[in-house]
Amino acid sequence: MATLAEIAHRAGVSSALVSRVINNDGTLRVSRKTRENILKVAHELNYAPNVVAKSLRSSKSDTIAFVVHDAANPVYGEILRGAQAEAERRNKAILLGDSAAGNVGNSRLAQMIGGCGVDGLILQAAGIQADNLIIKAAHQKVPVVQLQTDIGLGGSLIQLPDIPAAEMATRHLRELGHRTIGCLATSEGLTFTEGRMQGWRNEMGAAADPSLVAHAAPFAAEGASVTRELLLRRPDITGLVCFNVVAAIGAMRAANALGLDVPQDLSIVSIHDMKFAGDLKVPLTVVRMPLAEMGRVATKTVCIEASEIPARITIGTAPEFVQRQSTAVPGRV
Amino acid sequence: MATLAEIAHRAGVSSALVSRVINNDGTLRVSRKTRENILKVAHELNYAPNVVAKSLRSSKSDTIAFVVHDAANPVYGEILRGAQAEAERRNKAILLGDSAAGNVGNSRLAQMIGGCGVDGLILQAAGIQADNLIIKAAHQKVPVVQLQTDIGLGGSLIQLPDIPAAEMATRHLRELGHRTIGCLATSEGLTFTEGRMQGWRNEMGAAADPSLVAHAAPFAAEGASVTRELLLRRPDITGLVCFNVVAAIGAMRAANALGLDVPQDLSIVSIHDMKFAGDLKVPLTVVRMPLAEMGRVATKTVCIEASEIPARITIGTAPEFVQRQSTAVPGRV
DNA sequence: AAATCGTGGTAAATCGCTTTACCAATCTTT
DNA sequence: AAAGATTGGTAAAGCGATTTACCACGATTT
Repeated sequence: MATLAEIAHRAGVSSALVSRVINNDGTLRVSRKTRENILKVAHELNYAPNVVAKSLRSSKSDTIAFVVHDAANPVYGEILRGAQAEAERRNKAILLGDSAAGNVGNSRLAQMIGGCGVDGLILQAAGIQADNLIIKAAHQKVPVVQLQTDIGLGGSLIQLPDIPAAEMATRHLRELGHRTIGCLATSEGLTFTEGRMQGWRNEMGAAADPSLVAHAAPFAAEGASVTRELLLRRPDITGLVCFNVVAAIGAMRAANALGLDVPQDLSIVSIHDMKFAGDLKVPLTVVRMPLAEMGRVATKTVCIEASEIPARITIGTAPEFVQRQSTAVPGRV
Repeated sequence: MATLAEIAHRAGVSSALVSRVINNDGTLRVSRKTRENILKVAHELNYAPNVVAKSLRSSKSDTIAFVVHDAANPVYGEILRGAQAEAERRNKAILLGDSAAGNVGNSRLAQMIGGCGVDGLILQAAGIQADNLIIKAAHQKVPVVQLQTDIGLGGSLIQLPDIPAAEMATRHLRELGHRTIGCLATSEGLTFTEGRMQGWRNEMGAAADPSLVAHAAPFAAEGASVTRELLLRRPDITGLVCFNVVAAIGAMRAANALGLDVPQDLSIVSIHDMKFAGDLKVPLTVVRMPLAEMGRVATKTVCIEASEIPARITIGTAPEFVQRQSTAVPGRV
């Protein structure tokens, strides 16, 4: 591969000059002839600058790491799309990590995070162990943006409008006439779980009985088993608010397995929309969150000066209610 | 951040020695005391090697680029998972690119591909223009593995068992008694499209009428509109083989919109399984392809010596038939 | 006593690019 | 004609890690 030095040699000038011409150094005075010759030789040699050398020199890699704990979850996919789009705009590359896919801590990605290979880290951490090596690697070495939940890494925390979204979902069921409304929450202790539970409680008021709440990680199988237990424990539940759309699909499976019709016997509303949510057996009523925007904001935030990163950002865009067919007036009373 | 030189200084030795100790240079003779002291200082300073400097020196980045043309398609997600897992095993990082998300060619990713920033490129190219800059960037600069379709980049081409899969899907419908079987293919000219069409033809024999074939890019909306036209043109079709599961969902929408019941009036079988395919309005019968394995093989291939990359690999694992409820004996004749 | 050997290291070049400081000509000004 | 300004460049020092070649010194051998 062609290098600056090689171009310099062929053009009969110094490599410093080549560099300054190619990078359009404004302070440089150079004759038209020399400049054009340099550019011609560079073109002939099909020159492309060595990004590694540039990075070493400039101490920045124009790369940011995006780590999620389950890349297969469509919710994270949507966030990633937003992050990707913004990265494109800012001319950054995205290094992808899946913390569920094994020991991220020992991986090449961790080496890069700890070793000046990335300029920032966006972390969707639900499920990541706090003692994970990647976290140590990141600790104070690189600007960090945490999505949705704070695991104490410092850096910024970006949140969705969790409380309004859960309120919106719950209110919808109440307006339909439901009174005993279950809450299929995400894992306990996560920042967004707490926010959404707050929203559910806000709407439920005195009816917010803790026995109506169950926690499930965002997998269909777990959503199903947890919902099953919840419905067996509280057979009086007629409506269910799910904090994750994948878990909601599990909830539908569980309801069906128990012989319940959705929405006749059980209304289900979920937070987060998903592609094909409208093609499901029972098209799912959801509260859509501004996921792509969250991704965009995450990239934007991690790219600004580390010293100026705000401690906490809540995405301003309001959640959007999408009525489909998994909710209806309660059929059994 | 700590550097070798800093450790060397504090330990009172040369940085060469520090490097050799830390990297366990076998040819090095060093006293126990010195070695232990160096390691102690390195640990105290929380040393992590600068990956950029290492890359510059060694001319390898331990990073591979994975470019798909629509990261939102679950099919590609599955391939990515496999690629990711294998990358993890080999201690490589994955740089993600979405060629549909804009002009990849001008992006940072392209700079990295063209400028020694990645050790290899895995390209899922359906839809990428051949004149895209990323392709120029990659041209002869980096080992390339093309997935599923050959766009003439050189390098290796990895294929799925396309012919058997399409045969399997078509045969299933024929065994149910269908005779007029449509073919909702993917875009014309792509290597895997040709393979699957071959499979369909093999099973259809003399009944393989070209007017039974329609082409759609792998998006639900396009699958729907193309299917609509196909069904209007050939209302005698009772079974449909789809080459992509996302297009198949579109096909179901189109059938419903035309007042057709699936599978009563139209049986649909698709190539590629998908999460939640069983939760759809009509659970989709599919032929599952070894997608994750393809991803793994792609990573493996791109990591071996460029000179040894085989021109063509077909994944050996047989496709797997998954019976669900979108296919049945023909109801109308 | 001279030659040899093993021990425990070090100096310096290199990867490719950027950037600061500096400089030799040539041209203008007074 | 001497001083100053402008034009058109260059030399060299890094960025941080690796690696080859080499070396000083004490111990052993001849």
